[in-house]
Amino acid sequence: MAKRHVSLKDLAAELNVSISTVSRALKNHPDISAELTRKVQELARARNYTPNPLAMGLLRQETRMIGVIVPDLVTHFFSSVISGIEFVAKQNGYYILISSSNESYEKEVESVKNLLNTRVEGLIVCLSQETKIFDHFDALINNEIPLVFFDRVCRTDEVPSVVADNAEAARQVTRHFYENGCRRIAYINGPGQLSISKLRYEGYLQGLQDCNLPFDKELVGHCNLSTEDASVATRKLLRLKNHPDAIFGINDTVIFAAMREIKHFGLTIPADIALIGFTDEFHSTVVEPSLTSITHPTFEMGKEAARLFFERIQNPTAPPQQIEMKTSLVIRNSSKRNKRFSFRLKIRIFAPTF
Amino acid sequence: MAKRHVSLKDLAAELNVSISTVSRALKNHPDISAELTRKVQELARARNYTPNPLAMGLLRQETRMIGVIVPDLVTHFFSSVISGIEFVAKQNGYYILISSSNESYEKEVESVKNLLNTRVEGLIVCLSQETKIFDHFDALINNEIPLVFFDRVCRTDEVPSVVADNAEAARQVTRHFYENGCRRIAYINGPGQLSISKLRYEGYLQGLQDCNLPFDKELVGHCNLSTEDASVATRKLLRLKNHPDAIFGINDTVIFAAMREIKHFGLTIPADIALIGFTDEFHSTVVEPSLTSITHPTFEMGKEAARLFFERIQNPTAPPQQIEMKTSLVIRNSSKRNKRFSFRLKIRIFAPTF
DNA sequence: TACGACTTCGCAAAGCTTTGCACCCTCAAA
DNA sequence: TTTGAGGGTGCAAAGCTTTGCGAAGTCGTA
Repeated sequence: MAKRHVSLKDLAAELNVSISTVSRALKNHPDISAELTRKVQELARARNYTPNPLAMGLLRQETRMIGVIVPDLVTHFFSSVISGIEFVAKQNGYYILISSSNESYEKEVESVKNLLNTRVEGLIVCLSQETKIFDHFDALINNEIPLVFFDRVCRTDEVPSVVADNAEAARQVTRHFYENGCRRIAYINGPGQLSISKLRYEGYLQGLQDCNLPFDKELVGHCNLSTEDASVATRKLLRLKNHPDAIFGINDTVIFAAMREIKHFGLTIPADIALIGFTDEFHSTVVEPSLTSITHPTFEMGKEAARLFFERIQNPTAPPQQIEMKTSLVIRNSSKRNKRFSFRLKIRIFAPTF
Repeated sequence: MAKRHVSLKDLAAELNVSISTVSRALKNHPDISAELTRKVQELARARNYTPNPLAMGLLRQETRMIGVIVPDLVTHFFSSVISGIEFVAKQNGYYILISSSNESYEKEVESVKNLLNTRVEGLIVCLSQETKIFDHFDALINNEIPLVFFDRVCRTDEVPSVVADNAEAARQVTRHFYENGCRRIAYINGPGQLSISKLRYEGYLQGLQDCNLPFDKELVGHCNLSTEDASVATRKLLRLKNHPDAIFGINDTVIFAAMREIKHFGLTIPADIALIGFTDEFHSTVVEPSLTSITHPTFEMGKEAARLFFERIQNPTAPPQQIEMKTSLVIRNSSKRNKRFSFRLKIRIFAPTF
């Protein structure tokens, strides 16, 4: 805390009145004479008085702080969601305390504990990819401490949450591949316990059905969302006797890694393998070929999560809402395979020289 | 604040002893009998007691919070630095309160004010690109409230800071271009008031001198670090009767934008124009061609900034240190122009079809 | 028996704010 | 002159923790 923040006491001493009088004068309480009120407010301004939030917190039992737990800070998706949360929090005079779990279950549990000890008023959380047990949220749920999940969620019957229309989006991706002539459509999934993994996988299966394509177990890869793991999964797909002609990735990071592997393998995108990601990061447009992707309204998602949080503060026992954010497929070059097929061979020759 | 955090009072009531006794027992004060100490600690554990940080803050005049102000949260550079800050803060039992200025001077001023009102113990700041006046830091400096700048700094004779070896890096870039046959080397700079702009520009000039290349005013572009502005600056360079054969950008974002423009223009990288960025984001490797860039030790930079901060907490009046982080040039394809010149024409034909 | 010493604990203040209640003073009316 | 009203302020508690100092109780010793 800063050296010298003036307190009501200081002002009171300087004006030779009591602390309570100063307090009342500052909020224009009718009991205080107009003359004194003016003097008090003038001095407060001059001395740059601001109420001490610690004292207020103690008194009101509120800290105006939201704890936010994310798997990491550097992924564009998370930092963007956090931006959205911060935006709404600021509007409501709240601050956010950020803690990253580093995709680790233990750190997540610890973050929950620490943030609660810090007396945040509640939590907005995106689960780590390791998290399979959810007991660490029991204390919150049972004590009606506001809690909101986003993206990777659990206990949706008790906890409000905001997610993308994951299944529908994945279904749309699959169909888009089909319409562009792809018939062996692969999917690189994330950790199985994650809600997004399950839902996008489901959508992928539905999409296959829609197109009357057979399900081939070989075409489903798995990774832990790291670049390295995604590369491994991609290579496995590429080494198949009959490699896929399209790969859908659970997120852009995975697909960027896949892109690198495919080029390395000497194959061409989209001619040999079409590619679609999920989240639509800025870099989608600068990679070559530009990446078709599902746009995730990330900033909006953060805003929604914060909105749900404040609703929860208002009414902690209302039935939990689940907000599903609409995504859309932004089609770029990595999935377009129509007239351009003729370029295929020529381009392939030069690809490795880039 | 959460519904029901148990307090010393609660424990005291349950054990029929006074609050002070409980407090002492918890810290093994010799005045308290071993027997009672045991009982108190047992109950505290059972009831999950944790000291209320608000009360402690009030008492000790410290909040264990650091305010962090960054231009934005979503740029990889900033989120990565924040990660580093958070890492060290956590080690020291501190939390960080993040506020983004959105590259706006007004918001920065406001953030400083708000964070101080929240009673953070000090600030770690990266200036907004608009900031030309620094009066809003006077209160901190005069009151010995810990303050640390990183990357974009000011008042370095009063405030500790951590920066990259900007000038040296830019100089190295220029020479590297030269060694790869480039002779008309352009530089797209950021806002003039930014320390990084000045220093990298300086380095660029030194590099030109090193190589005995003439300075050409036309070859210096300016932008406000936005993608749009960078595109405009690039187009201006491309339209020159004698366009540059190399472009160095103040950061990767700028260069990614330039890359797009150059391709759009039908020119080839690096054959027609070589490209080098600054910061070395993950995406450097997935763009085509892969981007040569100065690696910024971003996470380390955050850790250093936090370290300086805690030094400042210990000793607020020590002469301010300025840490210069070593960068290095990571050479990839966007700047390599040797044997491959022969591919130039052929590749150019296909480039637009990607 | 009485007093000093030691053990074991509680009171109260400080850090800051809000607010119900009590108090004092002035002035007017009875 | 007394009483009532009403305006203008202050006291104190509550929210939670720490800690100096004082107090109570138990023994042992003179």
